[in-house]
Amino acid sequence: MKTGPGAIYWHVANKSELLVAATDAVLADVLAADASGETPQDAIRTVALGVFDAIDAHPWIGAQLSRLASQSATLQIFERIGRQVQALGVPGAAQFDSASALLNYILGVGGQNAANARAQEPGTSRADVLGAESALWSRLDPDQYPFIRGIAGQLRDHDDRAQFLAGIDLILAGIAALR
Amino acid sequence: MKTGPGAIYWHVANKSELLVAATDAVLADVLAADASGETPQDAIRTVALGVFDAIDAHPWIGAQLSRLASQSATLQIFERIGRQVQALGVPGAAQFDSASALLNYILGVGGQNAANARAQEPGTSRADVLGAESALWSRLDPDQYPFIRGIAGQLRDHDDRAQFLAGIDLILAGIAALR
DNA sequence: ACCTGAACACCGTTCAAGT
DNA sequence: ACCTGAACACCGTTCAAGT
Repeated sequence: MKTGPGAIYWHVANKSELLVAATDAVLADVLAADASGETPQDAIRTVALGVFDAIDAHPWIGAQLSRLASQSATLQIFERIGRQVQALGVPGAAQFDSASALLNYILGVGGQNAANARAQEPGTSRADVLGAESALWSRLDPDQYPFIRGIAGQLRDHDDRAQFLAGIDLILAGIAALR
Repeated sequence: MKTGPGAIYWHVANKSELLVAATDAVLADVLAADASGETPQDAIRTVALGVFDAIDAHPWIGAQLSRLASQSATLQIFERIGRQVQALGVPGAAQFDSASALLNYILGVGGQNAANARAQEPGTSRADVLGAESALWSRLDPDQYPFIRGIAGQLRDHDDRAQFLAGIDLILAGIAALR
């Protein structure tokens, strides 16, 4: 298949519209899974990891998801999270804040992963990046950066996905605690 | 003052390096405030809001902060949060996850605010955007989007900064609960 | 109705020439 | 040592002409 660069402009108004459509298509799978058998917490973890994995596979999605307004995928994710927050018994006034915190965290991590993927030159693996960063951290001034130096070792075999989930669990624990 | 476009390239290697330097300069103020009189929770809230406000004033910072590796401002923010997490008595293994969750949330919201600011055409106020979004939300299909329709009204006089802080408080509550 | 491909605008970057 | 400004590369978009 081969066309001129102008051909797509018959079908979409601009690149952004194209990305919105492509993002919705990719996330349709994630959103297709039904949550009926799960606890609210597990349902939230499932959507969160689904979005995380989708961005991992297609980093350009990460940059795209921030536009709540135009992006129907984001609306659907927010709706799903919101319902689970309701199911957790969070009182009315706090539901919006709780669902937003979860959505912001999910999209925020996604956006950063996307930025990292963009910044990474081709041929570098995640392990390379972590190794380099870990080396950098352990060379920091111990007086200025005691905390970061202390965790530099943990960075080398670090699991991004597990840490993402740990953050979700912290927010869920916070929701449970404040209820 | 007037120069040719090539003049800056004597001083910096590329645009990214320029943005890193500018970001560090802007955040120097935020990081200058000392946290000695505050509780760990308040110290975390102070840094978080400082970063939030800095991005609000200079949206381009938001897009910049994701690069943990090269950005010394991000390292300093992470260090400061990490120390407060230690001060909260979080056990060693969980310190990295807790500090990361806070940092990811702060940078994530910042990045999204930056994207929103970029997407917004000049002359539109935040109130305009919220009004439009609120109108859109209240026109959604009640069967598909019951949760979002339910909160559409709350969106019109919505305080981004307060909601950001509510998210920080949820994570702090989660940290306290899991300890 | 849909595609082609030359052309334009915009922006980050280079570089030979200037002071 | 530092600035100038023409020129290049890259990429999103337009549009008159084709089928």
